Amino acid sequence: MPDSTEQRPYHHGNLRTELLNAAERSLRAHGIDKLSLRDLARDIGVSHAAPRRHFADRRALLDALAESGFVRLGARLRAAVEEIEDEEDLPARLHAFASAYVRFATENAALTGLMNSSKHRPGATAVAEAAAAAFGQISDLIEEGQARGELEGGDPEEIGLVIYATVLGITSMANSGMIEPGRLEGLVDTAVTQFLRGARPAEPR
Amino acid sequence: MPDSTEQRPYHHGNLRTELLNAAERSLRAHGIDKLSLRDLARDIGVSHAAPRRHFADRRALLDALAESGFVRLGARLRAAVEEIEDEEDLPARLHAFASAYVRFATENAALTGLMNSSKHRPGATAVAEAAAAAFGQISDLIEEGQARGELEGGDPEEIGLVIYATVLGITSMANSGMIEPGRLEGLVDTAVTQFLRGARPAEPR
DNA sequence: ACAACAATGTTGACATTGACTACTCTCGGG
DNA sequence: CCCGAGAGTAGTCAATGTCAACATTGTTGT
Repeated sequence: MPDSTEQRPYHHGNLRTELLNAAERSLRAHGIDKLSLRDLARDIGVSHAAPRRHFADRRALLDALAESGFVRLGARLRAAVEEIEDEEDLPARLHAFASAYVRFATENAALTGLMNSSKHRPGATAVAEAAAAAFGQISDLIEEGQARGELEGGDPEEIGLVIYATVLGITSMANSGMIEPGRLEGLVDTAVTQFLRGARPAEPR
Repeated sequence: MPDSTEQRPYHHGNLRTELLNAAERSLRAHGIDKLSLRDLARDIGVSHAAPRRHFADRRALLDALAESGFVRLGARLRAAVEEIEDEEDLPARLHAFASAYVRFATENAALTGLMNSSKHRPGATAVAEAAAAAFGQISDLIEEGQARGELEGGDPEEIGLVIYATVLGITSMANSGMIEPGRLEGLVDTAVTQFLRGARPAEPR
């Protein structure tokens, strides 16, 4: 409750961070088109032009938001995979990866939409890099599986891409309302199972 | 080149259709955030408030655009599948389906983005229905395959959903610049092949 | 034929927004 | 100590979506 006598210091201190926080709240609450720079400034209690010192552009703010999203997503994915104790249990790890992605994407629907829709424009390499780092993990999983002979050969990145795309598509459909949230778990299960069946070496003997 | 003396009739005649056309051109040329109702009105040569008679809302215009997109996509998919003469050649038909989707989605990147991002809000069932009709075709394919014993059992809709999601994800990644267009074909191939391998009956003998 | 009436366009207005410029304030290093 | 750069402020502008009041046209019942 900001008292009228309370005088806030002229310099906010860490406006940039707080802008990002407020932006994410607004994103979650009202969706992306209602996210307004002036609104954020009002929420925080600074002048309407203050954000400009930290983000040249509305787009720049959104890009930063997307980048931070990818970083956090990457961390969540990594954590989920490593939570499976048995390093050799590829199915479990794959499943954990996919589940973690779906959870993140549904819990942060609007943010995920932003992340996937922000093309990396010339110069905005940061977003692309963060994205690559997040999904690159799955290539490693594939590679390990191939090394142990559990998976058929083939370009690990290509196969990883396909898996990633599947999970991406599932959440995209869920977030756009084409499928009900209740079906998500089953769908992920089907997708992972299906993939593993298709990727197993030809003649198990 | 509208002559100043040329008097256009007070009533445009089919403004709604022309608005949709202009909107799609603008979408393709400048992306979705730069699509402005006033701009469209200017392009067509009508007053800035005229569009309101046909679309209550900017969002309504976009929804109509998305719906029309789904209808056309559905037609393209159907045509692509039926172009494969042999009705029993499931792999070919699946591949045709996926390829057609990818082509449409890359040729109409912005429109596809719009189509996938527009949640069906309460009352806007038209978009959802058009979408369902478009992707529903794949369930039929699966069902036929299962009936002929070429595919393992399982809920056809669920499996169709997974395939659709994969293709959706691939194009989404392509359109957001995460993967280069040149890799698209290979990726689709990998995805379809992988799926078919995973879906084949357990013991081929 | 013609008078209502609905549909479609037009004009003018308003609040909101992103962006720009010119200005102040504050703090830390020479 | 001072002074310059970083950070915030106030004011302005053009553009936009939305709305209301009005004008014009097409249609329909009698």
